[in-house]
Amino acid sequence: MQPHYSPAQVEADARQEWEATRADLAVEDPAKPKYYCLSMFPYPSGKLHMGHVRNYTLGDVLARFHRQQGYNVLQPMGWDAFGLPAENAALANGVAPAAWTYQNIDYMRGQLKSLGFAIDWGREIATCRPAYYRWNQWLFLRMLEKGIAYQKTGVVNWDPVDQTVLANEQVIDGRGWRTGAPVEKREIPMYYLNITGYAEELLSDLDQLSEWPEQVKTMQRNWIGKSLGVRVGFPHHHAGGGTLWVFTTRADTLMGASYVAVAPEHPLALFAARSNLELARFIEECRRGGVTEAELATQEKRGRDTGLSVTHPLTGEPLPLWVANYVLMGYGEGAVMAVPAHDERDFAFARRYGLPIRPVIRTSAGDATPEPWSDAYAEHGVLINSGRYDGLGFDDAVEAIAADLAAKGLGEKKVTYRLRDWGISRQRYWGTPIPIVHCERCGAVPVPDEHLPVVLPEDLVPDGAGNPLARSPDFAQTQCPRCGGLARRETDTMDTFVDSSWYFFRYACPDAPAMVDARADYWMPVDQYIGGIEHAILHLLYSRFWTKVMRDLGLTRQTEPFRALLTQGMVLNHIFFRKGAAGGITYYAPEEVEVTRDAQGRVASIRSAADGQPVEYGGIGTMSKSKKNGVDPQSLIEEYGADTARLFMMFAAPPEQSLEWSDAGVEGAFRFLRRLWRAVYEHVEEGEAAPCDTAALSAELKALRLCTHQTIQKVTDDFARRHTFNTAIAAIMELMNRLGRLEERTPPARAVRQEALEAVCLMLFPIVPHICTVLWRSLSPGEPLAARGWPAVDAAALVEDEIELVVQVNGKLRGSLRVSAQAERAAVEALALAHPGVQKFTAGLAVRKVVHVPGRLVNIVVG
RNA sequence: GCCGGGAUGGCGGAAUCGGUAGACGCGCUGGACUCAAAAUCCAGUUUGGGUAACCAAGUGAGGGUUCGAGUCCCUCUCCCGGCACCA
Repeated sequence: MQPHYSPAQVEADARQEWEATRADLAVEDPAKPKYYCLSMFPYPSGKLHMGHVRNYTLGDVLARFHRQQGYNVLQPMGWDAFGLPAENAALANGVAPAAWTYQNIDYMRGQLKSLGFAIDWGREIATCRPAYYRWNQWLFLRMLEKGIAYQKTGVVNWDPVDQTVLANEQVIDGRGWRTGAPVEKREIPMYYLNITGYAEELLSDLDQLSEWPEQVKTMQRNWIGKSLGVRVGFPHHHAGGGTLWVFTTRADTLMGASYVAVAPEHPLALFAARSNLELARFIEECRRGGVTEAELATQEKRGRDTGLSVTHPLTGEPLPLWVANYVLMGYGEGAVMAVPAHDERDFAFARRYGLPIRPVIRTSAGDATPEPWSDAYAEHGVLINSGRYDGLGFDDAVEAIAADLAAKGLGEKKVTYRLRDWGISRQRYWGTPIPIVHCERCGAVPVPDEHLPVVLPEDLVPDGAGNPLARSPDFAQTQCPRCGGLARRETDTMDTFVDSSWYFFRYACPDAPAMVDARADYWMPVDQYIGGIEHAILHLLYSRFWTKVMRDLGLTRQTEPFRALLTQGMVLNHIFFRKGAAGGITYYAPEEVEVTRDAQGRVASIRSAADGQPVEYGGIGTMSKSKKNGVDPQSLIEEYGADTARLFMMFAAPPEQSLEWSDAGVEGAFRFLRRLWRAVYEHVEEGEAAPCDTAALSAELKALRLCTHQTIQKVTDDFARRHTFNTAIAAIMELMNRLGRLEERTPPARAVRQEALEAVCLMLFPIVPHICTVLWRSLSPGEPLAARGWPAVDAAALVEDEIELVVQVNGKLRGSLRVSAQAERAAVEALALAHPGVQKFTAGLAVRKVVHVPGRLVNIVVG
């Protein structure tokens, strides 16, 4: 055995052993319990960053740990290979997205391999390959047949200079990222998936997901946003007459409605604008800006009177009809009834525009609602000023009002969801082509299954001005599958969330001639899913939806894809940027800027290292390609080895916590591995350790054995239940420190040391597999580490004769006692009262109470 | 703006069910080894007072519940994630 730890040699050596034994291969075996351990696949952005290292190390630790516990483990890897960054790279460098993506995949695969993850690489998939995305197309066609997929218009960000649709990310302060031009909202036809049809099931099935973080389930529940309310009709005689429908959860306040507001895109708004120039101008103004909810929610609430009125369904009174920028066309009916007295937003709006405020609920604030707004105004209460409904409480009032509306045909109780249908059309090149052909005669015609996949040409290079597919005759021009006439392909591609909504099925059967085969029944569901908390809603919700659709199409028995979920916190780093003259934004990597500090250590200036000009500080945020603040792990791996990188990452913080990146402490992780190596070296150099009678050990050796088995117990719990690898590592370090203080070289001491070192290697193996694999050969020659499994706790070693108790006076620590584990309660309390450190504080005072928590403390209350 | 989290020494973090705050590691200080340095090892390291024993204060801020609060409740501040076209 080498006397010194050499990571490069050790890691090459260990990997050779794993390859020779095909240790990472996953084979379906009905005789063994299966464990499908999945980390969210990466977008191939170029290089791994520390967030990936964290994610994949967590997955690998759990995969290896479960393999040691006897599970048949599947840990696959692949690439979320379609997406916007490849198009951005094309814009920046003129390289085709396909070539750029494949190159990145090759480099990043090499990085993953160098980290020693136990991945079955035979199952690798890339979503940009036709063999994968043909099934996106195939399932889309099935959804179309079942009415789950359908077409309607949607609102997008439009850059009027580049004449192109922008992603929300590409809109900065309401302007296009490249042109600096103010973006506009534009309505275009798109394909939608009816996820709202599954809203109830997506909501109620959350209750089955006992191994998901409560936090994530709460976010999903709120996102789905089920609400019970009433759909209320306001008759009118405009644009040919009709009824304007709104949804409200506060039908009890209907008698306090003082106006009705519609979205700027609402047909009645457009109708009124035809004869109202001022209104038309306002609606035009509302088109400015982006489409995100955050932007709409924070913008100033503004509106205009249409001059039209609608009829209150119960009183028959005319109510003014307003257009308001805070009403969303895509949510509900695109119209709301406004009750300024009991809704904060309506209150502010009514004050601003001088609209009436009519209190109709008696709240804890009383019967009136004077300025300023108080949250109490929104409380439920007894109805007032509401005619025949006066005196009713919330539930009774809603019932009565809904019944009266129903009698007039102007309302009904209704359940609605905040969740909106999933728009999957993207006006982009690098994605799955939507398998539709547009024919002048036949309309939108689905591509027949036998023509799938509709292959995306890989040689196009986007230039920022629209989708190159639309300008590619080879792709766009085709024949109508129905009439054979000249037709045009749909050139929109699918949202990349489609790709990631079912990739975990495909890993189970990557070469299946169908979307999935029987192997998916063996491996699914994923037993442990690991990924960033940023995916808590969208990706996870879409995957759950997709799985339910696949179930309804008879493709799987699963109703939920992920049994247990571990959401890792973000790895954060500083963000630096500079705004261009036109409003565009350029990011700088932390290593590209120089930060100077004043005498107090405060930041004095930030400048670009390249040109010396100032750069702005954007705070800290997630490591990402687009913000250029990712840290490449490569230099860390090269300098210290993969094991040190993995150990440091797991030791830095518990998985769910976000982590501001710093490499301070990497040295410490490396030093620990070096100490471990030396401890094993010194031990094995003395020859084989013979087993001994553990019942006849000295007190010191018995205490050490106790420590070993307490550590196994704690580490097992930390791995299996808590997933706190940082505390598991700390416990192992403590055991190693303890072992280092044992000087004794007698046969019993050597036996106890052998047992401890073996346990340490087995427990550390999931985290630092290379060094443990190699150390094990010397520690236990002839028996592979894999054959040993996870170390077992010896209950006999855990028995303690004496325990330590803490003594408090009035809750303050005043001393400690060592007592026999069998000591009587009264005897322990007498000892505590007699303790000299305690008597100092009890002298002359009456003991009022003694709180005794057995095995922990005695608290003496005096005074 | 809305939804979900978080805040503990100089730093990363620990304290798992309301019971010893600061485990483990980094950094720093001192010492050993060395011609010297690196590496390694040993000791110390929340703050204030004290040679020390020890005492007091202390977990973002303010209030509360309790024999006892980092942990539970209320109010607030700041930071992170998400908000449907970044993935």
